Amino acid sequence: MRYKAGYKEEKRREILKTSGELAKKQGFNNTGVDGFMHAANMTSGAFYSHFSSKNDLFKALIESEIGASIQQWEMNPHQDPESWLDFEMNRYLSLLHVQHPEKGCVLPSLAAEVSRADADIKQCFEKELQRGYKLFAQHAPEPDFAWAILCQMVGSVLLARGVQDERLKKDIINSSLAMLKTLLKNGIAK
Amino acid sequence: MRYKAGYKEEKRREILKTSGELAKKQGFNNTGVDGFMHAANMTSGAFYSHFSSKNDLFKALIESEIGASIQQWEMNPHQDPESWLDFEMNRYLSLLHVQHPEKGCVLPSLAAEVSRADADIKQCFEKELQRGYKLFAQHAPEPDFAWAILCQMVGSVLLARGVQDERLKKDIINSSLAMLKTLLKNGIAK
DNA sequence: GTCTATAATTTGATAGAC
DNA sequence: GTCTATCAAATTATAGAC
Repeated sequence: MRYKAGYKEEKRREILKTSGELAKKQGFNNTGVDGFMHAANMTSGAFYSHFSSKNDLFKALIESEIGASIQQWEMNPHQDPESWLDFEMNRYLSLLHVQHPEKGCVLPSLAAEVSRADADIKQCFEKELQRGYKLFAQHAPEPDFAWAILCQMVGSVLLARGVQDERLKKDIINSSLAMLKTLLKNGIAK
Repeated sequence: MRYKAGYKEEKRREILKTSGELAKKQGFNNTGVDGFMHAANMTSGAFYSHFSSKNDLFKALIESEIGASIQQWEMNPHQDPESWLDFEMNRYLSLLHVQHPEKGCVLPSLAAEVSRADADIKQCFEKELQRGYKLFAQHAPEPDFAWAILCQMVGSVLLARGVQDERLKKDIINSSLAMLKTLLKNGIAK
């Protein structure tokens, strides 16, 4: 055997990482197998020894990318729910996140493509998204609004990325930040 | 002249309408010129007598689609801000909207593709989006949160479309509806 | 104004050498 | 496991007939 054990797994993770960045930046469907492999310093022929099809890569990408977001959320240093959420909101609703899709959350970038993908991929997306939701429901001060808060963050980054003016990008994310903070400060008296 | 005056403009609007539905349903980049023209009962050769390029169609599509959403918002029958917003939230955050992207708002469907498009298209998107924002800022009870409310609605439909389970789709949009209504009921005491 | 035909690329995927 | 070479299909766009 000319390659070490574990080499293939390592290479696969490498492809997933560079492909994830590329897909978030320029879209999954807009990027060819050639493009993904080029980003991993390989040629397209080698692709199919790691994935059975381009669709297979998409599924693996959704899984690993949402997994990466969840890992970040799990490393949130704060204990009390208020501070925990405040930390995540500020990280997510930032100009840095808006301007660097390749390093950010997969949801604003690829959720629309997931909604058009086959049942297998949507299933995978749903499973991983539920994991993320549970983390928010456990740590956020108001579990009933965990989905709403996630939606708010995702939608804000999505729209802010679509506009050109930097001032407007800031206005959009700051409006969302202000609304979420107002909601939480008021104690969410239903 | 074998064709009536105004025939071309009419045909162009027809192409925009069917192309808009198709693009919202299956993505703009995923659809070929052939596909768009087939939906309008024409062949791809005729496309270029209406648009200079596929990119030109995208720009026209963004303009007409956001314009169509704004028209809907302008036809909201309610006068007082509270009822006006309540009406729009219920329309937007509905299972019907989640399940029929081809008939719905363009933002959850195509905003990610806009964020990857050229400056010309983003400019057009920004201009139209600002018009929509102003309508919300004028009619919604809290202008400072107009962007936040738009982001909330867009993000909710986006994520709800990505998951498979209908119960979960409902949970997502209902969480957002509940959060927005709580916020407004509490008088938005900042 | 729309058609058919076609040019030039790009795409997802396979085969075989090393 | 990765490479080069290659294929069949699909893509954007143009040309010329009606």
